Order: sequence, then structure tokens, then C-alpha cells
Amino acid sequence: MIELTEQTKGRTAGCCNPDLAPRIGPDEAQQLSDDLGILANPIRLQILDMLAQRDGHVCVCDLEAALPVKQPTVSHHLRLLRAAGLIDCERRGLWVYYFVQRAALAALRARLLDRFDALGYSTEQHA
Amino acid sequence: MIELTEQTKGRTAGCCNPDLAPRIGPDEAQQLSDDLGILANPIRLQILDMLAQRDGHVCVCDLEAALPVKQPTVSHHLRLLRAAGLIDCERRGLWVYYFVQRAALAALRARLLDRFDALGYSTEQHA
DNA sequence: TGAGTATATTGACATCCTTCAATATACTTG
DNA sequence: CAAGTATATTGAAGGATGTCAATATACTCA
Repeated sequence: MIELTEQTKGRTAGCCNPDLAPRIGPDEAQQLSDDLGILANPIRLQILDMLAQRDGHVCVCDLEAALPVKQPTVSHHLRLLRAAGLIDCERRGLWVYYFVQRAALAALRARLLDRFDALGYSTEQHA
Repeated sequence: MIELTEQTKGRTAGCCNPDLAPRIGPDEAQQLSDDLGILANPIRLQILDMLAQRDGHVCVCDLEAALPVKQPTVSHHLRLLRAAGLIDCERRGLWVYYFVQRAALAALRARLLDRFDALGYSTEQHA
């Protein structure tokens, strides 16, 4: 009689690769998921797009005027993007000017690309 | 007296680029956001990773064994990934085998990269 | 046909996310 | 300091998302 391991206990044979495991661990998966999550919102994407357009700084009232949400919502998304390190701001008098953190954006892009390539092209080159 | 347009009405001058607008419209932003959203979950990332590893098909029981969530949850995420077109499945007898849709993954990757490059490198080349 | 296994679906619950009105804070200008 | 404007924060409401127990469905084998 064969001892069943915890892994295989309760599963019949015949279909299974009992040693299958993700190459990304839970922590890395969570980190990557957070990276993607901060981008996964139409307002935030549009904000990033506008900030990237005007490499010089952009004041909040312009963003507000160009977006289909109210001022507190714009402020909310700006805060999330700032907490994620993707943008930063600078106060000039009455106005606050936001700008993209290109280094952070580039790092995020690199992380996503690494993962994506590992995902899509590990065993075959093309569909 | 100067007529105020709808755009500039209610805003003072002095800080503003009144003609600022996102290059991505609401629809495209929503689509991109959906693309990112389907990836923005640790379980789904790990599922995609495992499916990409074994290019041959993988049965659900293996996924279930390797993931820290229960069977209905695995099934739920598989359904979302399938609805997004990123994976598909095939029944063989009692078991259902899932596999990556490499073409769809490649297309998604391309869409994200396009946007990302437009975002990060429109006016300057490096941080 | 009936018992058993693999996967899917349903329904409920908790948590997070988005949004906004109301309010607070920061700053300028008179 | 007072009044006015720009932005941030708070608190609440509604919707979306993730999870699981229970159950249903699909299939195999005796």
C-alpha cells in the first residue's frame, strides 16, 4: 500500500499533475495584482494620459474640467496614484500641480512586461 | 465683455490649460481598464501562470490543489478568464482541461504595451 | 440504472471600490 | 483679519468583487 501525501490525498489518479505549482508565489502575485489594480480604472488612466501629455505640470482644475466626475472624485484618484508612487504634486500658490513620476512608471512597465513574457511565451513563441 | 464658453465658465484664469483633454476617450479607457482588471487578481495570475507552464492542458483538480482557495472559487475565476477570452477549456471524460489562448494573451499584451508607451514616453524618453 | 467523482452554478455574505455632498484646509488678496 | 478660490478630507450610499457552503450537472463505471 502506498502512502498518500497531503498533496495527493483525496484525489484520484488519471488526470493529474500532482506537482503543478505557480511559479509566482502568493506575495509576488499580490504585488503584481496591486500594480495592475492601480491602473485598472478609466479615470485613473485618463489622468495619467493627461499628465503624460503635458510633461510640464498640470493643475487639478484642468483635470477636473476634462473628466466626467466631480472634484472630490478626482482628488481621490489623484491620491491613489500618488500613494502608488506613479505621480507626485507640487503646490504653487493657490494651485496644486501634478506630474508623472516617469521612473516609477517605467519600473512598473518593466515589471509587467517581465511577467507577461514569462506568462505568454514560456514554451512556445507564437499562437 | 467676453463670452465665457461652457468649458471655461466658472474657472479663473492663471493656472489653466483650458483645452486639456485625455487622448484616450471614455470607451477606450474603459476597455483598457477591463483588460487590466481581468489580470488584477492574484489567483487569476497564478492560474494563468500554471496554464502557461504546462502548455498541454491542465485539469481543474490540479489548479485547485495548487491554489489557496476552494473549488467554487477556482471555478469562478476560470469562468472570468474564459469570458475574457484568455483561456478556454475542453472536456475529456470526467475532467475538464483548461489552456491558455496565446493569441488573445498576445493581443492583450500588445494593447497594454501600446498604451503604456504612449503614456510614458510621449514627450521625453527617460526619467 | 445506480453509485461515485469532477466541475459548475446558486445564493449569501463580507469586503472593497467608486462616487458625491458637505465640510475642512491652504492659500491669496483686499 | 475677512472674503474668496482651489484642493483635500470625511462620511455615507451604491455597486462591484471575492469567497464559500450547498447544490446541481456532467460524466464514468459497475
